[in-house]
Amino acid sequence: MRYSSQHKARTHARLLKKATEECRNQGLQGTGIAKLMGQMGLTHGGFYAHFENKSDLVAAATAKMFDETVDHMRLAVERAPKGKELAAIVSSYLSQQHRDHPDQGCLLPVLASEISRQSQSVRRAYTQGFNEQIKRLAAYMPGKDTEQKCEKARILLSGMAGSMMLARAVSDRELSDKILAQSREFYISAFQDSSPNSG
Amino acid sequence: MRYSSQHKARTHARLLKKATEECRNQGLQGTGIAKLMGQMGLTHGGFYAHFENKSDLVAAATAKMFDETVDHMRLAVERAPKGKELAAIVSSYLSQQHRDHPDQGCLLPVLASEISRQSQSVRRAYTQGFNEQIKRLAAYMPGKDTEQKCEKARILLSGMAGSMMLARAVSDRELSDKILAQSREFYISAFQDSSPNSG
DNA sequence: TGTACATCAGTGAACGCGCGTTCACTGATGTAC
DNA sequence: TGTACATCAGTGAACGCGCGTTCACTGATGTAC
Repeated sequence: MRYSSQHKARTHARLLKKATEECRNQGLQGTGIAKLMGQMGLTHGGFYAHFENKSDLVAAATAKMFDETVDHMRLAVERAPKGKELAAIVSSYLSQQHRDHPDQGCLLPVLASEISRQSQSVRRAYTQGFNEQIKRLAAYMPGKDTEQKCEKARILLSGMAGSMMLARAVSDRELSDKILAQSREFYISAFQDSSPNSG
Repeated sequence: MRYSSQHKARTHARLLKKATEECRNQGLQGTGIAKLMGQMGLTHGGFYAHFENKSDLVAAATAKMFDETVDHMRLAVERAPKGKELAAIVSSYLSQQHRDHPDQGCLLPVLASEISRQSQSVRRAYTQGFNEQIKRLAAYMPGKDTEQKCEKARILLSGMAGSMMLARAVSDRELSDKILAQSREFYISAFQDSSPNSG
């Protein structure tokens, strides 16, 4: 049948959104096209009206997931009192909310070695998204120039990703909570702005 | 045919060893029984003389991988000058050698969300191995009691795992080297023993 | 306004493929006599 | 020492299943006249 002019764009957007959730819940390999379409009330064949193939979808989903993480970071910053932006980012990243909802969270603690087995286009989207996230995070890091801020941003982000990964992996809820709380405290105090040019 | 009395045990050990390498290279889902057996010059059917099923193999491989990491840690400590044990552990973990040989390295930067989709027995092996690794690492951490040392060990290990994950993920070799070097420096100085009871 | 036709998102059967698992079988060698 | 039999690690065809992908088809609606 023929649908309204915006119909395809809407379905495309819904599909991409579902894919980002599914990728973060099940991994890239664990995300299946038939299941994805089924969850939308469609059949698998229709998928190829929206994406060239699975890799095309995964690349688009990867880019979107990084965008969402950057948005979350921006939101945390906007809600934070002046001078507490970095602490707000760390607290929001290492929150129970983030741990319990990987489908809406950062991509980094979800993929590990899986990314190295993906197509060039997916890896490109990953690298670009990661660099973008670092650039945004760097704005709130101490340091005397952009490069130094970026270095620290990379250490912080990779550290938080590792902590989140573990907080999600351990089955003991209490231990998981402790990992989050102690990491929060550690990273906030480790990256507090103690440089002379901070006002 | 009938083999010598040690034959089965040797094959079992070879299979387990190959499995640990394959799991770290390809992930748990990406490790296939037929491929594994093929690499040993055997056919897939024979697998079930050695393990009940794939999950049984993965659980055994998980335990072994953690053991190996603990061994690596011990080796790094033995080679280190007195008082430099922690620095040696960090340097060895965040080395190019470790980055370039995931098949012989720590399990943590390899699995991420994948572990949560595994069977109870695999998750149990994972949790146990992780706790063991933390306990060993804690011996070299500053802190006034075991619990405090363990807390710091968890933060350090998860941070290093995150850094390694990223160093492996980025395609730019120079950036990867920088991530390793800067993380090394950061974690060594962050966890240097500055407590009064350090002698 | 009414009719004929074009469009194209979505359908669902079919494809080849690799997966984990099962099972009847093999055959060199250990063991019993 | 020689013979008959038991053992059991490994073989390979077969199983059901889910995967990504293809493709002839559908049919409500937009468009042309």
